[in-house]
Amino acid sequence: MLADDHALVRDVLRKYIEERPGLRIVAEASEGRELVEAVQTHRPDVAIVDLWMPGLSGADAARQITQSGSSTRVLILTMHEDLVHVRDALRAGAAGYVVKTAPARQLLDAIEAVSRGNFYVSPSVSHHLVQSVRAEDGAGSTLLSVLTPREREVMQLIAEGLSAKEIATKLGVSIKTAEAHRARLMAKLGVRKASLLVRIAIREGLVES
Amino acid sequence: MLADDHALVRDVLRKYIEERPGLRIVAEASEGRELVEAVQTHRPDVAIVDLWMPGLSGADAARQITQSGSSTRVLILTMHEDLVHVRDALRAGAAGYVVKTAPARQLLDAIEAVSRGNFYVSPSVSHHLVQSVRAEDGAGSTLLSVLTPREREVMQLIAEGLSAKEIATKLGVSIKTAEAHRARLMAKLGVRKASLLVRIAIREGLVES
DNA sequence: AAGCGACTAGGGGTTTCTACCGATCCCCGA
DNA sequence: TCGGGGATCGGTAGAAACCCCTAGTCGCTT
Repeated sequence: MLADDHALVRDVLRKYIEERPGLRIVAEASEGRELVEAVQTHRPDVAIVDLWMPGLSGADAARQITQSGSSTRVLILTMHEDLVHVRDALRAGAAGYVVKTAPARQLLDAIEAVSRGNFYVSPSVSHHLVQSVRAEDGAGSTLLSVLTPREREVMQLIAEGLSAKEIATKLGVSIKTAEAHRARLMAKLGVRKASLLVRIAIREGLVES
Repeated sequence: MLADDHALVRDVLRKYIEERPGLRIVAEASEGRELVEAVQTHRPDVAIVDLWMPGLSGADAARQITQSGSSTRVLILTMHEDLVHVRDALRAGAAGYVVKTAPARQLLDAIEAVSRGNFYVSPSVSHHLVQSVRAEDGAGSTLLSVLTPREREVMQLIAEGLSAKEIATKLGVSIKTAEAHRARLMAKLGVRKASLLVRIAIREGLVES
């Protein structure tokens, strides 16, 4: 299945993928939560997921999918080449990571690889990945790592300009819960205004500027 | 011809477009200057250009192409739905503007339109365009120019996380005045939440992320 | 002189945010 | 088994944001 908030991209990707014998798109999603639901109902072999999606980031979506015990393999397709995103995605359980600067052929290779149970990372980023693993000694964590997945989710929605009520509706919880998440994550980040969260979210790559 | 820094996107777009009889991709570019050169050597009817390109932005490239007297029509294809980018692109001489959230079919419509000498803008953004023209007074270039100096000042302070009261104190005016400025600039920008102002301010370079 | 736009200021209203307090449920690790 | 933390809700209440209105002064243009 395909998950990307850009319908146009989904359309052309679907055409491209379905040209291949043996590959078929069984579902699409334009948004994180939609993706998680679709995975449960359609049970695709592979989910091609854009890292940047409104509401729920691709990495958090990947986390939910893999932790739900689903057999669906998550293949991240994104424009972000920096290893922060790569590491987040892989740590969240993604089986593949393909950057959009790569030739399209690579996407097919990646689909092939992850559907067989292997892992695939675009050569251009795997190079950085090796260096980062080598340079690391355990400490490596972003500011956002102190947040729970749910809090990151809420933070992303706040940064997108949604109110507590809108977040509650989107997540299917009560307003008080959304407010509780917001209050906790703001306390953790030492911030007293939602508008400052936006800047942090942009700086951390949680949303686009 | 196609210009996008993501090879994968170019690949699938080319496949999609070349499926149509009568459409053929004669050249590709992954970067702004490459695009400008390729237009001069290949003289395509239409250049599909991503707004986001290293080196030379799509809008600047469009400006160079149209001002060089070339007959090539520039069709912007981008993820940016905000009118800032739309206005920049159109002012730079682009004949079309299609957002990636639109269905792929729309790209073909746009190619058809601009190759006939017409203009095409995705319905979802043309809506904003009308509002902006209404709020505008003619001279304006960037988004910030529709704002008065005082409004820009207030906007910057909002983006830095100050409340209306703090802004009032800093500027030496009453809270009501600060609120009035804020309300007017938000109306001009078509924004209903201060948190969204932060993103615009960062994007426009008014504050740092 | 008249009109317009920017800047200033205020009244009065609803909604949302922010910060407290409390609670239950469930999962996971010690 | 017992704790702890995460997620879920509820109440209260002040602060701030947001909305709609009027209105004065100033400077510039028509």
